[in-house]
Amino acid sequence: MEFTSLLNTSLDLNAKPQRILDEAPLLRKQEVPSDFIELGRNITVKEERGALIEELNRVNAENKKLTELLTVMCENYNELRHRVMNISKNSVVDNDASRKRKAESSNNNGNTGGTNGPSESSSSDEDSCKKQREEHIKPKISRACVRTEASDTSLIVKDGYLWRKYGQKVTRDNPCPRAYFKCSFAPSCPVKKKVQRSIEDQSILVATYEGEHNHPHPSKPEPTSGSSRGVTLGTVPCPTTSLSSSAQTVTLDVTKPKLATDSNRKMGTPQYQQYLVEQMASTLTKDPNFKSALAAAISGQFLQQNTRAEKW
DNA sequence: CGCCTTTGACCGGCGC
DNA sequence: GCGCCGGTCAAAGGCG
Repeated sequence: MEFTSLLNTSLDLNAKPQRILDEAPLLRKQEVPSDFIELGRNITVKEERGALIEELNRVNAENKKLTELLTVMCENYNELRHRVMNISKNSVVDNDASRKRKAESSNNNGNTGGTNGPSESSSSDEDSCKKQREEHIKPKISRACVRTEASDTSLIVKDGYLWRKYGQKVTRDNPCPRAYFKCSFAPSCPVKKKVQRSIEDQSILVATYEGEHNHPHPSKPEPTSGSSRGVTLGTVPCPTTSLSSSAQTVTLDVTKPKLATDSNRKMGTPQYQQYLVEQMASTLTKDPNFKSALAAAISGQFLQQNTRAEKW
């Protein structure tokens, strides 16, 4: 993101009006001349005041417009982001499906050369049924992106469940190792989790969940009989990492877990909602993609305004 | 002692 | 058939 690094995208929409407001008392001091004989000067001050008020109103209107624009841009950004996610999800599903189809077609080729010649049509129907069944059986996959401290080298994603690490591997596409976890809260729970640092931003942990938990969410740390060392039990109330929808991608900032655990533990309280809003805002502002999109949109707006001004 | 992490070995799928 | 790669296993060692 060279663009964002070169461009300061931090917005200070209120800076100018605020400055004018700050200057206003000074102007008011000026507008009451100690010497009333200086009438001409008084008139010019009044004119100046009127002009400034007009300017203030204009800037306020502009500020309001920009705020609305920013809101619209944020909404558009979120919508676009959702669309991109959906597209990428679909492509992943398509790839999986094509892989399965390939594998199954090779199996079919092997089979048709063998014994089940006469029942070919029925078997293909069975295959389609099997495929449908397999699609239903196919474990739900969801993703969660968790922002951690850059210094934190552990691949632990605190999502409230109990995980046991059973492997670690360095994959080709990412120099950071990928850790494999199994849900150990319930012995029969089939859920697996892969955790790997994002190749773009290594402070972000990408957790991929496969399957669904067949036990209730351990919202509070269970008192374990043995040692609880290395247990990735989280205390962050984290509804966004639930597995209710497949291929869900969520980004959380858990660099300040203290705030989440202490003062905002009760979900649904205004404090908790406020905390969630703050989390979303901070996550959005930290997102380089959002910054670049915002910068591009704003520069586009400025260019438009400049061209309009040039026309005038 | 029990449970955990670590890590090298192993396995199966896939492409060439 | 071979090599690559992702995923899993299991032995070894650590910790409370």
